[in-house]
Amino acid sequence: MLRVRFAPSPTGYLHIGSARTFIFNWLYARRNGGTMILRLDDTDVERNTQASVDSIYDGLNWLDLSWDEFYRQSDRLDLHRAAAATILEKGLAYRDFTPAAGPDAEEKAHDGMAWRANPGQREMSKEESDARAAAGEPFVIRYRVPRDTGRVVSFKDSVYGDQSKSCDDIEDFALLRSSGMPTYHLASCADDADLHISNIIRGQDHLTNTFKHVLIFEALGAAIPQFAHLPLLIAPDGAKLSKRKHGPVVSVTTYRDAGFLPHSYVNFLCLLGWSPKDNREQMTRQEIIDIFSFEGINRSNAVVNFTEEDPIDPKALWLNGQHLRSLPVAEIMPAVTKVLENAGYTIPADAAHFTSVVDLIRARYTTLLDFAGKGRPYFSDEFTIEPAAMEKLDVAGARALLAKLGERLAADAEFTEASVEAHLRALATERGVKAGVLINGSRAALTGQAVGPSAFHLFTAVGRERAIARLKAVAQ
RNA sequence: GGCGCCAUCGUCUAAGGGUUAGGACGGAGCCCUCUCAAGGCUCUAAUAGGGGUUCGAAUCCCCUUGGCGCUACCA
Repeated sequence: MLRVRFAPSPTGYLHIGSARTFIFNWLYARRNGGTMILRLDDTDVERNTQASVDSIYDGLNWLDLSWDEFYRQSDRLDLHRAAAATILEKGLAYRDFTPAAGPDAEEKAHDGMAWRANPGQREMSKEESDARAAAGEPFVIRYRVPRDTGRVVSFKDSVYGDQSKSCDDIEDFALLRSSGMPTYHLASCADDADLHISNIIRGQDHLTNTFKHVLIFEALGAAIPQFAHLPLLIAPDGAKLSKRKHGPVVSVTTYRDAGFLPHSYVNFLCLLGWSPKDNREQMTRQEIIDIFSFEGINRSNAVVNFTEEDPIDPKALWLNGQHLRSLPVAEIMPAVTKVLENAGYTIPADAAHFTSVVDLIRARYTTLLDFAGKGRPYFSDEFTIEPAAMEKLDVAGARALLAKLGERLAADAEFTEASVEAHLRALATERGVKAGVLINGSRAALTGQAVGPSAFHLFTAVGRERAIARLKAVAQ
Protein backbone atom coordinates (compact mmCIF):
# COMPACT_ATOMS: atom_id res chain seq x y z
CA MET A 1 0.00 0.00 0.00
CA LEU A 2 1.58 3.23 -1.14
CA ARG A 3 1.20 6.06 1.32
CA VAL A 4 2.91 9.42 1.13
CA ARG A 5 2.63 12.54 3.23
CA PHE A 6 3.31 16.23 3.09
CA ALA A 7 4.19 17.48 6.54
CA PRO A 8 4.60 21.25 6.73
CA SER A 9 5.24 23.05 9.96
CA PRO A 10 2.81 25.97 10.13
CA THR A 11 5.30 28.68 10.94
CA GLY A 12 4.95 30.89 7.88
CA TYR A 13 3.21 31.29 4.57
CA LEU A 14 2.98 28.40 2.15
CA HIS A 15 6.35 28.52 0.49
CA ILE A 16 6.69 27.64 -3.18
CA GLY A 17 9.30 25.06 -2.24
CA SER A 18 6.81 23.43 0.12
CA ALA A 19 4.16 23.55 -2.54
CA ARG A 20 6.49 21.77 -4.91
CA THR A 21 7.20 19.12 -2.30
CA PHE A 22 3.46 18.60 -1.91
CA ILE A 23 3.11 18.35 -5.68
CA PHE A 24 5.78 15.69 -6.05
CA ASN A 25 4.24 13.65 -3.27
CA TRP A 26 0.81 14.11 -4.78
CA LEU A 27 2.02 13.23 -8.25
CA TYR A 28 3.62 10.06 -6.98
CA ALA A 29 0.47 9.07 -5.12
CA ARG A 30 -1.86 9.86 -7.99
CA ARG A 31 0.42 8.18 -10.49
CA ASN A 32 0.57 4.96 -8.49
CA GLY A 33 -2.82 4.79 -6.86
CA GLY A 34 -1.48 5.73 -3.44
CA THR A 35 -2.85 7.72 -0.53
CA MET A 36 -1.90 11.34 -0.01
CA ILE A 37 -1.73 12.51 3.57
CA LEU A 38 -1.53 16.06 4.86
CA ARG A 39 -0.02 16.22 8.30
CA LEU A 40 0.60 19.45 10.15
CA ASP A 41 3.90 19.14 11.95
CA ASP A 42 3.00 21.56 14.66
CA THR A 43 5.16 20.48 17.56
CA ASP A 44 6.96 23.80 17.73
CA VAL A 45 4.27 25.47 19.81
CA GLU A 46 6.18 28.74 20.03
CA ARG A 47 6.23 29.37 16.32
CA ASN A 48 2.97 27.91 15.06
CA THR A 49 0.26 30.28 13.94
CA GLN A 50 -3.28 29.84 12.73
CA ALA A 51 -2.55 32.33 9.95
CA SER A 52 0.06 29.95 8.69
CA VAL A 53 -2.32 27.00 8.78
CA ASP A 54 -4.84 29.06 6.82
CA SER A 55 -2.19 30.03 4.33
CA ILE A 56 -1.33 26.38 3.73
CA TYR A 57 -4.97 25.53 3.06
CA ASP A 58 -5.44 28.61 0.87
CA GLY A 59 -2.42 27.82 -1.20
CA LEU A 60 -3.19 24.16 -1.67
CA ASN A 61 -6.81 24.84 -2.47
CA TRP A 62 -5.86 27.43 -5.01
CA LEU A 63 -3.43 25.03 -6.65
CA ASP A 64 -6.31 22.54 -6.85
CA LEU A 65 -4.36 19.98 -4.86
CA SER A 66 -6.13 17.49 -2.65
CA TRP A 67 -5.32 15.01 0.09
CA ASP A 68 -7.01 11.88 1.34
CA GLU A 69 -6.20 11.90 5.04
CA PHE A 70 -5.41 14.64 7.50
CA TYR A 71 -3.61 14.72 10.85
CA ARG A 72 -2.02 17.21 13.16
CA GLN A 73 0.89 16.20 15.30
CA SER A 74 -0.35 18.15 18.26
CA ASP A 75 -3.23 15.65 18.49
CA ARG A 76 -0.79 12.77 18.63
CA LEU A 77 1.58 13.73 21.41
CA ASP A 78 0.76 10.62 23.42
CA LEU A 79 1.98 8.50 20.58
CA HIS A 80 5.23 10.45 20.40
CA ARG A 81 5.85 10.24 24.13
CA ALA A 82 5.12 6.54 24.10
CA ALA A 83 7.62 6.15 21.29
CA ALA A 84 10.24 8.00 23.30
CA ALA A 85 9.50 5.82 26.31
CA THR A 86 9.83 2.68 24.24
CA ILE A 87 13.20 3.72 22.92
CA LEU A 88 14.35 4.71 26.40
CA GLU A 89 13.25 1.39 27.86
CA LYS A 90 15.09 -0.50 25.19
CA GLY A 91 18.21 1.31 26.33
CA LEU A 92 18.57 2.93 22.92
CA ALA A 93 18.13 6.37 24.44
CA TYR A 94 19.08 8.06 27.69
CA ARG A 95 18.16 11.05 29.80
CA ASP A 96 20.37 14.10 29.51
CA PHE A 97 20.06 16.47 32.48
CA THR A 98 22.31 19.15 30.97
CA PRO A 99 20.51 22.51 30.79
CA ALA A 100 19.55 23.62 27.28
CA ALA A 101 22.43 25.25 25.46
CA GLY A 102 20.42 27.25 22.96
CA PRO A 103 21.22 28.31 19.44
CA ASP A 104 24.08 30.63 20.42
CA ALA A 105 26.16 27.80 21.82
CA GLU A 106 27.14 26.57 18.39
CA GLU A 107 30.79 27.13 19.25
CA LYS A 108 30.94 23.73 20.83
CA ALA A 109 30.95 22.24 17.37
CA HIS A 110 33.74 24.45 16.09
CA ASP A 111 36.58 23.29 18.24
CA GLY A 112 37.90 20.94 15.64
CA MET A 113 35.82 18.05 16.85
CA ALA A 114 32.13 17.65 16.25
CA TRP A 115 29.91 17.61 19.29
CA ARG A 116 28.43 14.18 19.89
CA ALA A 117 27.06 14.15 23.42
CA ASN A 118 27.14 16.06 26.67
CA PRO A 119 29.69 14.67 29.10
CA GLY A 120 28.58 12.33 31.85
CA GLN A 121 25.04 11.81 30.65
CA ARG A 122 25.28 8.88 28.32
CA GLU A 123 27.19 6.86 30.84
CA MET A 124 24.90 7.64 33.79
CA SER A 125 23.58 4.60 35.61
CA LYS A 126 19.94 3.71 35.25
CA GLU A 127 19.48 4.11 38.99
CA GLU A 128 20.84 7.64 39.07
CA SER A 129 18.93 8.61 35.97
CA ASP A 130 15.66 7.24 37.32
CA ALA A 131 16.22 8.88 40.69
CA ARG A 132 16.95 12.31 39.25
CA ALA A 133 13.97 12.04 36.95
CA ALA A 134 11.76 10.99 39.84
CA ALA A 135 13.03 13.98 41.81
CA GLY A 136 11.64 16.22 39.12
CA GLU A 137 14.89 17.32 37.54
CA PRO A 138 14.29 18.36 33.90
CA PHE A 139 15.89 16.28 31.19
CA VAL A 140 15.90 15.73 27.49
CA ILE A 141 15.83 12.24 26.02
CA ARG A 142 18.62 11.61 23.55
CA TYR A 143 19.18 8.78 21.16
CA ARG A 144 22.14 6.65 22.15
CA VAL A 145 23.97 6.53 18.84
CA PRO A 146 26.28 3.50 18.68
CA ARG A 147 29.88 4.54 19.38
CA ASP A 148 33.11 2.93 18.23
CA THR A 149 31.30 -0.01 16.73
CA GLY A 150 32.13 0.89 13.18
CA ARG A 151 28.39 0.92 12.55
CA VAL A 152 27.43 2.64 9.33
CA VAL A 153 23.85 3.71 8.66
CA SER A 154 22.79 3.28 5.06
CA PHE A 155 19.76 3.67 2.88
CA LYS A 156 19.05 4.01 -0.79
CA ASP A 157 17.51 7.27 -1.85
CA SER A 158 15.31 7.18 -4.93
CA VAL A 159 16.92 10.36 -6.19
CA TYR A 160 20.38 10.52 -4.65
CA GLY A 161 21.18 6.82 -4.70
CA ASP A 162 23.09 4.91 -2.02
CA GLN A 163 23.76 6.93 1.09
CA SER A 164 25.73 5.97 4.11
CA LYS A 165 27.21 7.63 7.14
CA SER A 166 29.29 6.41 10.03
CA CYS A 167 27.59 6.53 13.42
CA ASP A 168 30.72 8.22 14.68
CA ASP A 169 29.61 11.25 12.69
CA ILE A 170 26.11 11.33 14.13
CA GLU A 171 25.57 13.16 17.38
CA ASP A 172 23.26 11.99 20.14
CA PHE A 173 20.25 13.89 18.90
CA ALA A 174 17.27 14.74 21.05
CA LEU A 175 13.98 12.87 20.87
CA LEU A 176 11.97 14.48 23.65
CA ARG A 177 12.48 17.99 24.96
CA SER A 178 12.55 18.84 28.63
CA SER A 179 9.09 20.34 28.16
CA GLY A 180 7.83 16.89 27.28
CA MET A 181 7.28 17.89 23.66
CA PRO A 182 8.75 15.64 20.99
CA THR A 183 11.40 16.97 18.66
CA TYR A 184 10.80 17.05 14.96
CA HIS A 185 12.83 13.88 14.43
CA LEU A 186 10.83 11.82 16.91
CA ALA A 187 7.39 13.15 16.06
CA SER A 188 8.00 12.81 12.37
CA CYS A 189 9.28 9.24 12.55
CA ALA A 190 6.75 8.06 15.13
CA ASP A 191 3.94 9.41 12.97
CA ASP A 192 5.39 8.08 9.76
CA ALA A 193 5.63 4.66 11.37
CA ASP A 194 2.16 4.81 12.87
CA LEU A 195 0.58 6.06 9.67
CA HIS A 196 2.43 3.42 7.66
CA ILE A 197 4.03 5.93 5.35
CA SER A 198 5.69 3.93 2.61
CA ASN A 199 7.56 6.72 0.83
CA ILE A 200 9.00 9.86 2.30
CA ILE A 201 9.44 12.53 -0.35
CA ARG A 202 10.86 15.77 1.01
CA GLY A 203 13.47 18.45 0.54
CA GLN A 204 17.14 17.64 0.31
CA ASP A 205 17.77 19.64 3.46
CA HIS A 206 16.62 16.47 5.22
CA LEU A 207 19.04 14.17 3.47
CA THR A 208 21.52 14.09 6.33
CA ASN A 209 18.72 13.94 8.90
CA THR A 210 17.64 10.71 7.30
CA PHE A 211 20.44 8.77 8.98
CA LYS A 212 18.94 9.73 12.33
CA HIS A 213 15.52 8.81 11.11
CA VAL A 214 16.66 5.37 10.02
CA LEU A 215 17.98 4.90 13.54
CA ILE A 216 14.64 5.92 15.03
CA PHE A 217 12.62 3.64 12.76
CA GLU A 218 14.89 0.79 13.75
CA ALA A 219 14.53 1.55 17.43
CA LEU A 220 10.78 1.61 16.99
CA GLY A 221 10.89 -1.72 15.23
CA ALA A 222 9.16 -0.08 12.28
CA ALA A 223 9.63 -0.73 8.60
CA ILE A 224 11.93 1.83 7.03
CA PRO A 225 10.16 3.83 4.34
CA GLN A 226 11.62 4.42 0.93
CA PHE A 227 13.17 7.89 0.83
CA ALA A 228 13.30 10.34 -2.04
CA HIS A 229 14.90 13.72 -1.51
CA LEU A 230 14.23 16.65 -3.74
CA PRO A 231 16.72 19.31 -4.80
CA LEU A 232 16.04 22.65 -3.17
CA LEU A 233 14.65 25.78 -4.74
CA ILE A 234 17.10 28.62 -4.37
CA ALA A 235 17.30 32.32 -5.22
CA PRO A 236 19.49 33.75 -8.00
CA ASP A 237 22.04 34.70 -5.35
CA GLY A 238 22.37 31.03 -4.46
CA ALA A 239 20.74 31.44 -1.08
CA LYS A 240 17.80 29.46 0.16
CA LEU A 241 14.57 31.23 -0.70
CA SER A 242 13.37 33.12 2.31
CA LYS A 243 10.50 35.44 2.91
CA ARG A 244 12.64 37.84 4.84
CA LYS A 245 15.37 38.09 2.25
CA HIS A 246 13.49 37.60 -1.02
CA GLY A 247 10.02 38.86 -0.24
CA PRO A 248 6.77 37.79 -1.84
CA VAL A 249 8.37 35.64 -4.55
CA VAL A 250 8.50 32.77 -2.06
CA SER A 251 4.81 32.79 -1.29
CA VAL A 252 2.31 30.80 -3.32
CA THR A 253 -0.35 33.46 -2.90
CA THR A 254 1.81 35.91 -4.82
CA TYR A 255 1.27 33.90 -7.97
CA ARG A 256 -2.42 33.54 -7.34
CA ASP A 257 -2.69 37.30 -6.93
CA ALA A 258 -0.55 37.88 -10.00
CA GLY A 259 -3.14 36.17 -12.16
CA PHE A 260 -1.64 32.73 -12.67
CA LEU A 261 -3.72 29.76 -13.64
CA PRO A 262 -3.19 27.22 -10.87
CA HIS A 263 -2.49 24.33 -13.22
CA SER A 264 0.00 26.43 -15.08
CA TYR A 265 1.83 27.32 -11.91
CA VAL A 266 1.94 23.70 -10.84
CA ASN A 267 3.31 22.90 -14.28
CA PHE A 268 6.04 25.50 -13.75
CA LEU A 269 6.94 24.22 -10.29
CA CYS A 270 7.22 20.68 -11.63
CA LEU A 271 9.77 21.82 -14.17
CA LEU A 272 12.03 23.04 -11.38
CA GLY A 273 14.11 20.01 -10.53
CA TRP A 274 12.21 17.53 -12.64
CA SER A 275 12.05 16.86 -16.33
CA PRO A 276 9.97 14.53 -18.48
CA LYS A 277 13.13 14.18 -20.58
CA ASP A 278 11.32 14.53 -23.86
CA ASN A 279 11.52 18.30 -24.23
CA ARG A 280 7.90 18.77 -23.28
CA GLU A 281 7.23 21.77 -21.09
CA GLN A 282 3.62 22.72 -21.32
CA MET A 283 1.65 19.82 -19.94
CA THR A 284 -1.78 19.23 -18.54
CA ARG A 285 -2.07 17.91 -15.03
CA GLN A 286 -3.03 14.49 -16.31
CA GLU A 287 -0.04 14.38 -18.64
CA ILE A 288 2.26 15.13 -15.74
CA ILE A 289 0.66 12.45 -13.58
CA ASP A 290 1.01 9.95 -16.40
CA ILE A 291 4.70 10.59 -16.91
CA PHE A 292 5.96 11.41 -13.42
CA SER A 293 8.76 9.35 -11.94
CA PHE A 294 11.80 9.82 -9.71
CA GLU A 295 14.02 9.10 -12.70
CA GLY A 296 13.37 12.59 -13.94
CA ILE A 297 14.30 14.33 -10.71
CA ASN A 298 17.59 16.18 -10.65
CA ARG A 299 20.11 16.28 -7.88
CA SER A 300 21.21 19.87 -8.10
CA ASN A 301 19.31 22.82 -6.68
CA ALA A 302 17.13 24.84 -9.01
CA VAL A 303 17.22 28.61 -9.19
CA VAL A 304 13.95 30.49 -9.29
CA ASN A 305 14.83 33.24 -11.69
CA PHE A 306 13.75 36.66 -10.57
CA THR A 307 15.11 40.17 -10.10
CA GLU A 308 13.84 43.22 -8.33
CA GLU A 309 12.51 44.63 -11.60
CA ASP A 310 10.97 41.33 -12.68
CA PRO A 311 9.89 39.62 -9.48
CA ILE A 312 8.35 36.69 -11.33
CA ASP A 313 10.30 34.05 -13.21
CA PRO A 314 9.93 34.88 -16.93
CA LYS A 315 9.47 31.24 -17.73
CA ALA A 316 6.54 30.99 -15.36
CA LEU A 317 4.97 33.93 -17.15
CA TRP A 318 5.58 32.40 -20.54
CA LEU A 319 4.12 29.07 -19.46
CA ASN A 320 1.07 30.79 -18.08
CA GLY A 321 0.57 32.54 -21.41
CA GLN A 322 0.82 29.20 -23.15
CA HIS A 323 -1.85 27.67 -20.96
CA LEU A 324 -3.98 30.77 -21.21
CA ARG A 325 -4.17 30.65 -24.98
CA SER A 326 -4.20 26.94 -25.63
CA LEU A 327 -6.61 25.59 -23.06
CA PRO A 328 -10.19 25.08 -24.24
CA VAL A 329 -11.54 28.59 -23.72
CA ALA A 330 -14.37 27.29 -21.56
CA GLU A 331 -11.83 26.13 -19.00
CA ILE A 332 -10.47 29.59 -18.35
CA MET A 333 -13.82 31.37 -18.31
CA PRO A 334 -14.49 30.91 -14.58
CA ALA A 335 -11.11 32.36 -13.70
CA VAL A 336 -11.48 35.24 -16.14
CA THR A 337 -14.96 35.95 -14.81
CA LYS A 338 -13.66 36.05 -11.28
CA VAL A 339 -10.85 38.44 -12.14
CA LEU A 340 -13.25 40.78 -13.93
CA GLU A 341 -15.72 40.66 -11.06
CA ASN A 342 -13.00 41.42 -8.56
CA ALA A 343 -12.00 44.39 -10.67
CA GLY A 344 -15.57 45.70 -10.59
CA TYR A 345 -16.65 44.95 -14.14
CA THR A 346 -20.15 43.95 -15.14
CA ILE A 347 -19.97 40.51 -16.70
CA PRO A 348 -21.51 40.51 -20.20
CA ALA A 349 -24.94 38.94 -20.16
CA ASP A 350 -24.43 37.11 -23.44
CA ALA A 351 -22.24 34.20 -22.36
CA ALA A 352 -21.45 33.08 -25.88
CA HIS A 353 -20.37 36.55 -26.86
CA PHE A 354 -18.37 36.96 -23.66
CA THR A 355 -16.55 33.74 -24.39
CA SER A 356 -15.78 34.77 -27.95
CA VAL A 357 -14.32 38.06 -26.75
CA VAL A 358 -12.09 36.27 -24.25
CA ASP A 359 -11.05 33.89 -26.95
CA LEU A 360 -10.19 36.78 -29.23
CA ILE A 361 -7.95 38.62 -26.82
CA ARG A 362 -6.36 35.86 -24.76
CA ALA A 363 -3.52 35.11 -27.16
CA ARG A 364 -2.08 38.50 -26.33
CA TYR A 365 -2.23 38.13 -22.58
CA THR A 366 0.06 36.40 -20.17
CA THR A 367 -1.84 36.53 -16.90
CA LEU A 368 -5.48 36.66 -15.88
CA LEU A 369 -4.93 40.18 -14.62
CA ASP A 370 -4.47 41.32 -18.20
CA PHE A 371 -8.16 40.78 -18.84
CA ALA A 372 -8.97 43.43 -16.28
CA GLY A 373 -6.11 45.68 -17.32
CA LYS A 374 -5.48 45.59 -21.05
CA GLY A 375 -8.91 44.10 -21.55
CA ARG A 376 -10.75 47.10 -20.13
CA PRO A 377 -12.20 48.47 -23.41
CA TYR A 378 -13.73 45.08 -24.14
CA PHE A 379 -15.73 45.02 -20.94
CA SER A 380 -16.30 48.66 -20.09
CA ASP A 381 -17.10 51.95 -21.77
CA GLU A 382 -14.77 53.80 -19.52
CA PHE A 383 -11.30 53.58 -20.94
CA THR A 384 -8.67 56.08 -21.86
CA ILE A 385 -7.05 56.54 -25.23
CA GLU A 386 -3.39 55.72 -25.07
CA PRO A 387 -0.86 58.10 -26.66
CA ALA A 388 0.06 55.61 -29.39
CA ALA A 389 -3.62 55.25 -30.26
CA MET A 390 -4.04 59.01 -30.24
CA GLU A 391 -1.39 59.23 -32.96
CA LYS A 392 -3.45 56.96 -35.16
CA LEU A 393 -6.47 59.18 -34.63
CA ASP A 394 -4.51 62.33 -35.33
CA VAL A 395 -3.61 61.22 -38.84
CA ALA A 396 -5.00 63.90 -41.13
CA GLY A 397 -8.68 63.33 -41.82
CA ALA A 398 -8.87 60.19 -39.78
CA ARG A 399 -11.43 61.35 -37.27
CA ALA A 400 -13.85 62.59 -39.90
CA LEU A 401 -13.48 59.35 -41.83
CA LEU A 402 -14.14 57.30 -38.72
CA ALA A 403 -17.26 59.32 -38.03
CA LYS A 404 -18.39 58.74 -41.59
CA LEU A 405 -17.73 55.03 -41.20
CA GLY A 406 -19.84 55.10 -38.10
CA GLU A 407 -22.70 56.66 -40.02
CA ARG A 408 -22.55 54.03 -42.71
CA LEU A 409 -22.48 51.21 -40.22
CA ALA A 410 -25.46 52.74 -38.46
CA ALA A 411 -27.33 52.85 -41.73
CA ASP A 412 -26.72 49.18 -42.45
CA ALA A 413 -28.68 46.57 -40.54
CA GLU A 414 -26.06 43.96 -41.24
CA PHE A 415 -23.12 43.99 -38.85
CA THR A 416 -20.58 41.27 -39.45
CA GLU A 417 -16.85 41.23 -39.95
CA ALA A 418 -17.44 40.98 -43.67
CA SER A 419 -19.95 43.78 -43.85
CA VAL A 420 -17.81 46.07 -41.73
CA GLU A 421 -14.78 45.33 -43.85
CA ALA A 422 -16.75 46.04 -47.01
CA HIS A 423 -17.91 49.40 -45.71
CA LEU A 424 -14.48 50.32 -44.46
CA ARG A 425 -12.65 49.45 -47.67
CA ALA A 426 -15.29 51.10 -49.83
CA LEU A 427 -14.96 54.29 -47.84
CA ALA A 428 -11.19 54.24 -48.10
CA THR A 429 -11.28 53.73 -51.84
CA GLU A 430 -13.90 56.42 -52.24
CA ARG A 431 -11.84 58.98 -50.35
CA GLY A 432 -8.56 57.90 -51.83
CA VAL A 433 -6.91 56.97 -48.54
CA LYS A 434 -5.15 53.78 -47.57
CA ALA A 435 -7.35 51.29 -45.77
CA GLY A 436 -4.74 51.24 -43.02
CA VAL A 437 -5.75 54.71 -41.91
CA LEU A 438 -9.26 53.48 -41.18
CA ILE A 439 -8.17 50.12 -39.91
CA ASN A 440 -5.68 51.47 -37.39
CA GLY A 441 -7.95 54.38 -36.63
CA SER A 442 -10.82 52.02 -35.89
CA ARG A 443 -8.73 50.02 -33.47
CA ALA A 444 -7.71 53.21 -31.73
CA ALA A 445 -11.28 54.45 -31.57
CA LEU A 446 -12.81 51.19 -30.45
CA THR A 447 -10.24 50.24 -27.83
CA GLY A 448 -8.11 53.27 -27.16
CA GLN A 449 -5.17 51.05 -27.98
CA ALA A 450 -2.86 51.08 -30.96
CA VAL A 451 -2.31 47.37 -30.70
CA GLY A 452 -4.67 44.46 -30.45
CA PRO A 453 -6.65 41.97 -32.46
CA SER A 454 -7.60 42.34 -36.09
CA ALA A 455 -9.65 45.51 -36.46
CA PHE A 456 -12.55 43.72 -38.09
CA HIS A 457 -12.83 41.24 -35.27
CA LEU A 458 -12.84 44.19 -32.96
CA PHE A 459 -16.09 45.55 -34.31
CA THR A 460 -18.04 42.44 -33.52
CA ALA A 461 -16.26 41.97 -30.23
CA VAL A 462 -17.18 45.46 -29.05
CA GLY A 463 -20.67 45.19 -30.52
CA ARG A 464 -22.66 47.27 -32.97
CA GLU A 465 -23.97 50.02 -30.69
CA ARG A 466 -20.76 50.52 -28.83
CA ALA A 467 -18.66 50.49 -31.97
CA ILE A 468 -20.78 53.12 -33.64
CA ALA A 469 -20.79 55.25 -30.53
CA ARG A 470 -17.03 55.02 -30.14
CA LEU A 471 -16.44 55.97 -33.77
CA LYS A 472 -18.67 58.95 -33.29
CA ALA A 473 -16.97 59.91 -30.05
CA VAL A 474 -13.51 60.35 -31.57
CA ALA A 475 -14.84 62.84 -34.13
CA GLN A 476 -15.42 65.46 -31.49
C1' G B 1 35.75 23.10 11.98
C1' G B 2 33.27 17.98 11.12
C1' C B 3 30.00 15.17 8.05
C1' G B 4 27.00 14.89 3.73
C1' C B 5 25.18 16.52 -1.09
C1' C B 6 25.76 19.13 -5.69
C1' A B 7 28.40 21.34 -10.28
C1' U B 8 26.06 21.52 -18.74
C1' C B 9 24.28 28.26 -22.09
C1' G B 10 22.30 34.25 -17.69
C1' U B 11 17.90 30.73 -16.01
C1' C B 12 15.11 25.72 -16.39
C1' U B 13 17.00 21.38 -18.54
C1' A B 14 18.49 16.94 -22.42
C1' A B 15 22.54 13.83 -23.60
C1' G B 16 24.96 8.93 -18.45
C1' G B 17 31.75 6.54 -22.77
C1' G B 18 31.54 8.07 -29.67
C1' U B 19 26.23 13.96 -31.27
C1' U B 20 28.40 20.06 -35.16
C1' A B 21 26.60 19.04 -26.66
C1' G B 22 19.82 19.10 -28.06
C1' G B 23 15.28 21.75 -26.31
C1' A B 24 12.88 25.83 -23.59
C1' C B 25 12.81 30.87 -21.26
C1' G B 26 15.25 35.51 -21.90
C1' G B 27 17.81 38.71 -25.58
C1' A B 28 18.69 39.95 -31.04
C1' G B 29 16.92 39.53 -36.07
C1' C B 30 13.92 37.82 -40.25
C1' C B 31 9.14 36.02 -42.18
C1' C B 32 3.87 36.48 -41.76
C1' U B 33 0.77 41.01 -41.27
C1' C B 34 -4.12 46.36 -40.77
C1' U B 35 -1.15 47.08 -35.47
C1' C B 36 0.34 44.07 -31.42
C1' A B 37 0.55 39.32 -29.94
C1' A B 38 0.58 34.30 -31.48
C1' G B 39 3.05 31.20 -35.04
C1' G B 40 7.41 29.89 -38.30
C1' C B 41 12.69 30.53 -39.13
C1' U B 42 17.73 32.28 -37.77
C1' C B 43 21.27 34.03 -34.33
C1' U B 44 23.16 34.57 -29.14
C1' A B 45 25.17 31.47 -25.03
C1' A B 46 27.41 26.03 -21.52
C1' U B 47 30.17 20.88 -19.93
C1' A B 48 34.01 25.13 -12.97
C1' G B 49 39.69 24.00 -12.95
C1' G B 50 43.54 20.23 -12.90
C1' G B 51 45.03 15.31 -13.16
C1' G B 52 44.03 10.27 -14.42
C1' U B 53 41.40 5.64 -16.91
C1' U B 54 40.29 4.94 -22.24
C1' C B 55 41.33 4.38 -29.18
C1' G B 56 37.66 7.94 -27.44
C1' A B 57 35.30 11.54 -21.32
C1' A B 58 30.21 16.51 -20.28
C1' U B 59 29.56 11.30 -19.01
C1' C B 60 33.91 6.84 -14.98
C1' C B 61 37.94 7.78 -10.89
C1' C B 62 40.98 11.29 -7.90
C1' C B 63 42.30 16.22 -6.36
C1' U B 64 41.17 21.43 -6.21
C1' U B 65 37.67 25.24 -6.25
C1' G B 66 32.87 26.91 -5.56
C1' G B 67 27.77 26.38 -3.85
C1' C B 68 24.20 24.19 -0.66
C1' G B 69 22.60 21.28 3.57
C1' C B 70 23.08 19.13 8.50
C1' U B 71 25.95 19.79 12.75
C1' A B 72 19.58 23.21 18.37
C1' C B 73 15.61 20.73 23.83
C1' C B 74 13.82 24.64 14.86
C1' A B 75 11.59 21.97 11.32
